[in-house]
Amino acid sequence: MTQQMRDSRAPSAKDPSVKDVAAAAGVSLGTVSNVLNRPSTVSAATRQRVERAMSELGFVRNESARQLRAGRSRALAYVMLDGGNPFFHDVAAGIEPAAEAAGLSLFVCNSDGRADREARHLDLLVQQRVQGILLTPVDPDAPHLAEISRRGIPLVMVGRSNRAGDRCSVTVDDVSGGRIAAEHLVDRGHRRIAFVGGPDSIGQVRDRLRGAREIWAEYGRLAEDLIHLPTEALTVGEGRAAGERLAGLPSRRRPTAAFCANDLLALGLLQHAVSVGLRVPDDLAIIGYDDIDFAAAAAVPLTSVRQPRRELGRTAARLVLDEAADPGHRHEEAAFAPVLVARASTGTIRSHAG
Amino acid sequence: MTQQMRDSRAPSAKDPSVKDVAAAAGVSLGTVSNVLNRPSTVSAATRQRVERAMSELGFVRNESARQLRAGRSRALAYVMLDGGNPFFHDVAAGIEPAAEAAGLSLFVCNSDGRADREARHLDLLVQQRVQGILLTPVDPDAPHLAEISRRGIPLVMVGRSNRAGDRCSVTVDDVSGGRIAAEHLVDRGHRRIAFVGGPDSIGQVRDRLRGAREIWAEYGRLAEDLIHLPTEALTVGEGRAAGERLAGLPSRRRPTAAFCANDLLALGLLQHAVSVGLRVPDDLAIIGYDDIDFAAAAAVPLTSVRQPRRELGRTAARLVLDEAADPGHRHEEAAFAPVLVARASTGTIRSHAG
DNA sequence: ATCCCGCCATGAAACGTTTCATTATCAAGT
DNA sequence: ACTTGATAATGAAACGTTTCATGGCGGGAT
Repeated sequence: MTQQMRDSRAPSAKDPSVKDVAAAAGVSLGTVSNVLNRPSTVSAATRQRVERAMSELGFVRNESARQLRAGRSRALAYVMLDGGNPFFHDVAAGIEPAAEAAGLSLFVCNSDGRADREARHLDLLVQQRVQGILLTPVDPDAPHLAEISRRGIPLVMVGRSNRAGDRCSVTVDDVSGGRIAAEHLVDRGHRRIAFVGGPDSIGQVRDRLRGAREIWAEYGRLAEDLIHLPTEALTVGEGRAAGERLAGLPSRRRPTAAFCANDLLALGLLQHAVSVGLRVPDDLAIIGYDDIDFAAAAAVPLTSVRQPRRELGRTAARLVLDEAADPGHRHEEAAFAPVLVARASTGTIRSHAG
Repeated sequence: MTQQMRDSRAPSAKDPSVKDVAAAAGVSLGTVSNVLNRPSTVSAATRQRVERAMSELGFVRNESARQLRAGRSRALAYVMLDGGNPFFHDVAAGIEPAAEAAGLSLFVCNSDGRADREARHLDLLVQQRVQGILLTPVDPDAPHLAEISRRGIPLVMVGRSNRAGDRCSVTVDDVSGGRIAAEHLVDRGHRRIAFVGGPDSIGQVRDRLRGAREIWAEYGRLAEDLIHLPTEALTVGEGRAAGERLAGLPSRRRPTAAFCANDLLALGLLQHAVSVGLRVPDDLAIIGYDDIDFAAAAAVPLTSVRQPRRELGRTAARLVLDEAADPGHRHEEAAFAPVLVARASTGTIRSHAG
C-alpha cells in the first residue's frame, strides 16, 4: 500500500515573495522590507500584521535577490589544499566562527593539491561574488591568483605567502619548524636521522627540510647523516612506504630517528615500524608536523611541531574581513611561531652508544 | 619604502555586466546572453567579437543574478553531524563529484551535534534556495525537518531515516553492524566484553548496542557480561576516559574486549591501553566502527565495522538530484550492509582459559 | 513577383529584494 | 489658522541575468 501524502503545498507552488506578504498584510512592499531591515521605523501594529503574514505564508527571504541588490554575496570562502588532512579542516574550523560573527557564510572547497581544481573553485567563487577568499594555494605565485586580486577581491594566503608579498598572508615559519624538529632530535642524541617528505614542489616541505639541514650543519653533523626519503604525497600510505625503504637501508646507514614533513606521514611510518616490531622511540624515534588531533591520539603519542591551526584560520578571517571592509587596508603578513610538542614517540634520551 | 601598487583597476570600479559587454561588442544584450547560453545560435563572427569583449573587460557572470532569474541556486548542501570526525568528511567527499557532475556546488556545513546550529544552517540554506539538502540529523524526527520538506526542498537523510519514512534516506543497518562486531568478538572467544559509547540520544549508538546485545543473547551469554560504558560524546578523549574506567574495574569483572561505537572512541581506548602497558589485542581486543582511514593507520591497526562512506554520499546525492529533477519522484530508502574489516586489534583467537 | 523558411539579432519583461525620495498624517507650537 | 517637525508608509527604480516573442534579411521554391 502506497503512502498517500496529504501535502499542504502543491509541488509546483512558488515561494511567497515580499510582494505576496505585502498583499496579505495590506501594506506596501516597501513596508515589508522595512520590517525586515529597519523594524524600528515601522509602527508596532503594522509590524505585527506583517510578521503575522510572513509566518502564515511561510515567507523566507531570497538570498539571491538580496545579493544581487547588494552587489556581493554574504559569504567567505576557504579553498584548502588537502581535504584528506584534518589539519585543513581545523583551519576551516577556526575561520567559521569569525565568518559567522560577521554574518557571513563560509564555503569550504578542496583543491586536492591540483591546480586545475583550485582554478575551477576560484572561478566559481568569483562568480558568486564572495566577499573574500582564504586560500592555501597549490602554487602561491600562480597567475590566476593575481587575477583575483586585480578584481579587487580580498585574498589571503594561509600557510604560505607569495613571493611579491603584495597581499595578506598568515604563515607559520616552516624553516623554523624544521629547525625545532631537528634540534629536538639532536638533543635526544640522534646522530643519523631521516627527513621523510615530498614532493619538492610543496614549499612547506622544502622549508622544513631546509630548517632541519640548517640545524644539522650548525651542530656540525655530516650532511650525509641526514637522509632525505622523498615521498610522492603527504599521506599515511606514503609514510608506510617510506617505512619500507627505511627498513631496507643497510643497518650502518639506518637512521635512529625520522622527521616527517607532516603527521600523516608520521602516522604511516609509525604504523609500519610497529608492524615490523620496531619499538618507538627506542629503535626509531618519530617526529611529525602539524600536531593534528590524531597525532596525540596515536598509540604511541606522536611528537609533533604544532601549528596553531584554529588561530591560523581565525587570523586569516580577520585579515580578509578587514580588507573587505576597509578601503585603506594595508596588507599584512601575520606570522606564527611553530612550537614543539614532545610526546612519547621521541621520548627517551639516547645514549652515546646508540 | 612602501610598495606602490600600479593597480589596473580602481578599487571601487564595479564589475562589468552583460550590458557593458554588449556595448563594447556593439551587439544587443540578448546576443551576449546567447553567446553564453546558446552559442550555436550566434554567428561565428559575432560570437568572437563578443568573446573578445568579454575577455577584454574581464567579464564574469554574476551568479546571484542567474539564480534570481532561475528561481533557485545551483547548489546542494550537506549538513554533517560532527566536523571533527573524518567519517563525515568522507561522506562529503562522496557527494562532491556527484554534485559537480550535475553542475552544482556543494555547501558543507557542520551542526556539531547541536540542534540549534543545525536549524541555523538549514535556515540559511533555505534562504539560498539550494536545490537539495543532505543531512545527518541531530534528531531525524525534529519538526523543522518536516518544514523543509513542506517547502518542497528535496531532503535526504544520511545515516539515519526518520520514523515516518516519508523521505529519501541512505542508511547502513546499525543493528546489523552491532551484531557483526559482537559476533566477531564472540568468535574470538571473548566471554566478557564492553560496549563503549554514548550518549543514548544518538540513534546509531543505541542501534549498535542493541545489535551487540542481540548476538550476546543468541549465543547464550549473560547480559551482565556485556558491560555498557557510556560516554558523553564520540571522541578520542572520551575513549581515553572510558579506558580509565575500564582499567578501574575489578579484574573478575574486567572485559577482555571492547566494542566502541565509533573509531574515535576506539582510537582513544587503544591509546589508553597502550599507555598503561596493556597489549592489544592480547590483553584487550578492540573493535571500532566506521572504518575511517585512521583506523587502518593506527599503530595497532584497528578492526572496525566499515560503512561505505563515499558510497553513502554518492547515493544520497543521486537521490536528492533525482528528487530535484523528477516531479514523479518516489521516496527511496537505500540501505547498505556494514562489513567487518578484521585487523590486528582483535587479532588473536583467545584460548578458553582467557 | 510572391511566399516561406532558416538564420541572426533584438529588446522588453521578469525574477525578489533594498533603497530612497516622496507623500500622508497628525500633534504640537506659534 | 498656519507652520513645523516627527513619524509612517509608499512606490518607483535598480541590481544583472535569462527568456521569448518579434522582426529583419537573404535565398530558394512556387
